[in-house]
Amino acid sequence: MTKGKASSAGRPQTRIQREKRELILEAALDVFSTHGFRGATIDQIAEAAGMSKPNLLYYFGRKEDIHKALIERLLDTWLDPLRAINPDGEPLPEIRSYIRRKLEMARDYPRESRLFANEILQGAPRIMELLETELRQLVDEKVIILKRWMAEGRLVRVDPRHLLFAIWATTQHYADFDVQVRAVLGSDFAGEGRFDDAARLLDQLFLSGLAPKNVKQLAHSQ
Amino acid sequence: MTKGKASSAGRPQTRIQREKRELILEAALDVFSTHGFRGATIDQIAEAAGMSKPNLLYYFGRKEDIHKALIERLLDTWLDPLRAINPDGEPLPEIRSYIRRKLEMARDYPRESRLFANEILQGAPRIMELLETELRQLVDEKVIILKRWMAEGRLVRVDPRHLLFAIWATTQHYADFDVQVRAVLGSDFAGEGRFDDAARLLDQLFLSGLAPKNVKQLAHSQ
DNA sequence: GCGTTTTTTGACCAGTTGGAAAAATGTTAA
DNA sequence: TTAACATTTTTCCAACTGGTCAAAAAACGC
Repeated sequence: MTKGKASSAGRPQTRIQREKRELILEAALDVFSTHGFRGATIDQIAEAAGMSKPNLLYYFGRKEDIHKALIERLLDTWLDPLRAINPDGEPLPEIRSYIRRKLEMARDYPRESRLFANEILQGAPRIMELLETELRQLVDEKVIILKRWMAEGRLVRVDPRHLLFAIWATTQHYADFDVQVRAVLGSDFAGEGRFDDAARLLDQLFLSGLAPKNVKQLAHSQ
Repeated sequence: MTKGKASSAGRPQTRIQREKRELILEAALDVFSTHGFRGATIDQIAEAAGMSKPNLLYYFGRKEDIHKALIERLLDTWLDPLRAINPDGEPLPEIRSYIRRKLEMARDYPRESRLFANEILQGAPRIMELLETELRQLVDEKVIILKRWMAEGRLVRVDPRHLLFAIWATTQHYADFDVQVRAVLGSDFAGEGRFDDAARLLDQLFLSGLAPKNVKQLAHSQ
């Protein structure tokens, strides 16, 4: 019994299994994030991972299993910044650091961002359910906090969900549309400075866009 | 000579050629925009266009030709809203209507937006050059205008290029990440109302984020 | 060191894919 | 009407794809 395959099922996982599976996921992230699910081939991933296709398939029975493993891990860390919004904090600093964290993720994990973007673009066939449950639930939760802040007059009244969309869009843009950003900024501007510039702009945009007009916020530091 | 193929080369184009090529492009837009270039198959496109694969290949010799034709046409209309920014207009209203137009394009031409997003995500292998010339040039042009407005104190000082990124990101998000937006808003909210809500939020965000602080819009004459 | 289990490999397969060739059918202008 | 041209269909193919399988090679527990 237990077909022996080094897959998810109960078996304890050997050292090699852990290492090789990690290696494969790393390689697959590269490939899936730039070609999408259908556009990526097992051969490509295997080559990127430095092993033969059958060997790769020994660890992940099907192409879809690799993708699923990646997406599941991704979504978890991807939502961490949103989870970290503190209901008891000050609205503007909380939003400010949320934007910061999202921007850092775009800078430090662009492949994950693109993997996600690819999946969504293609209609999210493999994660629709997660979006409708986990994501939506978390958003609903945070929306309550945002609404409270607005009711308390500590945040200007805006549609909280669309506010989140705007934050997601602007920050992830620097990962997903990286080549366009680079093309527009020009190769001379190619350093990582664009993330600092982006942070500055987004601060101005969101913080002065969200500060209540009557109550002058402390805001601007640095 | 002139291998006879109904391709781009000089030949005058018959009625059927015009119609069929249009039909193919329409079908291909559907397929490419949801599967990306590699993920789309000629068979799929042919079926969507209601013809056989060899018949389709009579009109477009290679898969890439279809894609190229789509992208080229797209990029042109895609940049129209940016072109329409009037150097002699009032800064805030100009930006406001730019955002409006971009949002309308996301609403009315989501497939085009996704086609573009797909291409960029995958590293823009087929349009990199256009980005570095046409797009960059147009952006540079508009950046000059924005900078002048800022120098005149009619617009708050921000990085103009990143401002454009923010506008692109937030508006296109509603086309590219449509399924996520729907999932978060819930199916009950499924009408087109989300675009109005988005427009409201983006107005608040960008307009109060960009209005100069000292010079109150209407009140004082300068 | 040795038997068992895990890992890797090489050969293979059936289905799909992009595309070519040629024959068959339509269309049209003189 | 008919010859010239445009369009469509049929047939085919070579390369690639996801995936299997049995046997060889390592690694491991003792």
